[in-house]
Amino acid sequence: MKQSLTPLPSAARPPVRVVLVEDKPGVRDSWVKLINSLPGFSCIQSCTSGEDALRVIPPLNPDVVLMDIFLPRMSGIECTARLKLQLPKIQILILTAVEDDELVFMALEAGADGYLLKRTKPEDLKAAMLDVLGGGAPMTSEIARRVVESFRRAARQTKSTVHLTTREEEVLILLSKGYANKEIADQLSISAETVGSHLKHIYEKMHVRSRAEAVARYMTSRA
Amino acid sequence: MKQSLTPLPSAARPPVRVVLVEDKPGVRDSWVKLINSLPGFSCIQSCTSGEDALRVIPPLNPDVVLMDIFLPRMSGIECTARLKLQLPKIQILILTAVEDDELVFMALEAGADGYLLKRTKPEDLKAAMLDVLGGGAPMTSEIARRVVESFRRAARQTKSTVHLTTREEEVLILLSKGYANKEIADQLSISAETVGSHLKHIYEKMHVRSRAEAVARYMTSRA
DNA sequence: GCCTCTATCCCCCAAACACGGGATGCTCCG
DNA sequence: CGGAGCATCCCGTGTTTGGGGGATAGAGGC
Repeated sequence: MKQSLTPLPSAARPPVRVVLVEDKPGVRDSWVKLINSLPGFSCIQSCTSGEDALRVIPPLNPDVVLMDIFLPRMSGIECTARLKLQLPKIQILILTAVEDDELVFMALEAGADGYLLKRTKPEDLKAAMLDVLGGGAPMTSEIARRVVESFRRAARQTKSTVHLTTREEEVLILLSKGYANKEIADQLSISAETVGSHLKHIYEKMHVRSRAEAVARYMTSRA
Repeated sequence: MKQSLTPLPSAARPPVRVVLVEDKPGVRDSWVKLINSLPGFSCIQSCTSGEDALRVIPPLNPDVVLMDIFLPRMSGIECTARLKLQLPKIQILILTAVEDDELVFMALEAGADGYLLKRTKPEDLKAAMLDVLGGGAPMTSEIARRVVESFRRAARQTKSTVHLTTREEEVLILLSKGYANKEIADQLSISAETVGSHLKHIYEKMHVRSRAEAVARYMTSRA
């Protein structure tokens, strides 16, 4: 992920105020040290739990929150979602050792602004924090690729359609409006049995067993 | 019309073979020069149109394609989609002056692997090409952010307009997967009658008369 | 304590549906 | 011409559903 403009943190301007959320004491301490060692950055607080974070972060209103995912009781994802509710403009970077697609997506959905791996090098962490402050969405190349692919998948299923005849498609459209067979029959001026027949074929082609499933499929495959 | 360029005399490993697709001669020439000036990269061909690209790129099978979006007749997006059909593994970077959300998304859906702005600095272009070859999805910070936001928008919005209880929503979700009452009952470990009961309430709240209609409503209300 | 909301379970019955068989035309294509 | 594909109709059987009518029990607000 590239970053563009990045105002150099000079001694003149106040440091970027960072809060860390991480439950393991050892890890927390070393991250605090690392952050404070970055010129222009100051770790003004560290939280040991999601509850703690929700309590102390809003009044502090820091520039960036570095959030671990695995926290006791409330996950970092949950915590992210809640923080974003209160402070929509706060920048939250997920910082975790685990690179799991589901977690990444859940975190992004929850409102995380970036997703970094803990093995990220100090200079990359710094770059990522500047990036996120500049409106970027920093993440590793692999994660970016997966997000894009997921994005693509979501968009593509949109088009994957089985070949239905025009009549079948008409029936399916009316089906998806919630009409009963008889109503569909009336609207198409055919008999209810014929509608049933078309339905049978539609079910076969779409590999579904009920009108509800057919509707669901039809709707997602063209959202 | 196209122009062939001699590959750079390389060091140990062969240079990255790049093909440029760009219709404007002036822009094209300067990009060719730029690419060839990057150590380890060679612009082995440049195409002036999508049709041209579809003809010459498959046999060449380059490492990276740099694609302009605005091409006469066939857009760079269309061209990207077709190239990806033939050469799924080819890496295509969209390189354009215009930073339009719709275009970005269309390009990514079409299979583009990255999206760069023309004002990208030479070293960033180089980094992006290496990134994409390494499995990344290079794009500018702002674009990454928008992709993530779009991703978020698409994924979120599980909330419906009507207030359903959590149980009701669970039932509705399973309903929209096409399950029968009994199956839903099994999955929720409740009785089929209870499912029917929830369904009745859902129908009342959503003002529908059938599961198909409920599913249709549910799906559209979160598109 | 009372009341509302929620979730759970139950009964009944007419109507709708799923799904297995067909059958008849009609058109298009090789 | 023969066949494939489509749309239309029919029948029969067993299952599912929608829409009535309740009842009970817990949680939470007032």
